Amino acid sequence: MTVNKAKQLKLEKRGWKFGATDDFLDLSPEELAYIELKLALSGTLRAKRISKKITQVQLASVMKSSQSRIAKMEAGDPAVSIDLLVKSLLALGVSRKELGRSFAQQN
Amino acid sequence: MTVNKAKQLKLEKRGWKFGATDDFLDLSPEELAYIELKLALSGTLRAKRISKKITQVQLASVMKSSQSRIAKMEAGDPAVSIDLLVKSLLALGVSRKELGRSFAQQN
DNA sequence: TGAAAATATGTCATATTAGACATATTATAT
DNA sequence: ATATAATATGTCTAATATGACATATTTTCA
Repeated sequence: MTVNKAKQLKLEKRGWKFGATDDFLDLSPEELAYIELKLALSGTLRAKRISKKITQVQLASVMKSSQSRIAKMEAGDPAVSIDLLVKSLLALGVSRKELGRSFAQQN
Repeated sequence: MTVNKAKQLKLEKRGWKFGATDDFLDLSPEELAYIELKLALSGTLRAKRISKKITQVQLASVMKSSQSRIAKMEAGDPAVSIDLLVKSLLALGVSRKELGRSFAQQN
């Protein structure tokens, strides 16, 4: 099994859907970058929330969202928009600069 | 007229809606950061597209979107998601690193 | 251990964003 | 000036993301 196949399986576990072919052959570099971007943001979100010692319920409350949405974001659920991830990070007090770093960050 | 009021009027012209109060008093710093972020991305999008000498129709075609969507993105229309802006930039070949810079960029 | 808190997962109706299309407006080139 | 290409604006229906809720699972800690 290739590295890419392993990565694909990990994403599929999170709910991402791909074609039947191996190695992301059906996934363009842009599509892959987009997915990785979301995962980077979701990782940053969890890290930031934990570091602030805030529960998902508390974060949901300040954002006027719901605990389940926060959980889905942090789980890297494909049905969560970058918009909501960004709003969450801003709600946690992340600066534009930090946000930019999170965007650029590779995984 | 304050600087902020001027900024508000500019945003309202683009279709953003605010309350009746002056000076973004009804706009939290996070909300403002979110809007500015989108505008930064929309500016980067137009700049990148122009620099690539591609028309909106051409970009729409490679992205399987529509010319009107591209126009709205570049106009900073509030009814356009960050997701679509990001997808557009990636379609133009912008790297994660560049994307991060665009995110961090102040205006 | 086991109760309580936190997080994860699934589903639903409502809201928001999507591409498509028509058409208006503006820029470009001859 | 005017034809033509490019961009802007408005509005539809379909697709997707949303918060809310119920409930399952996992983590924490006495």
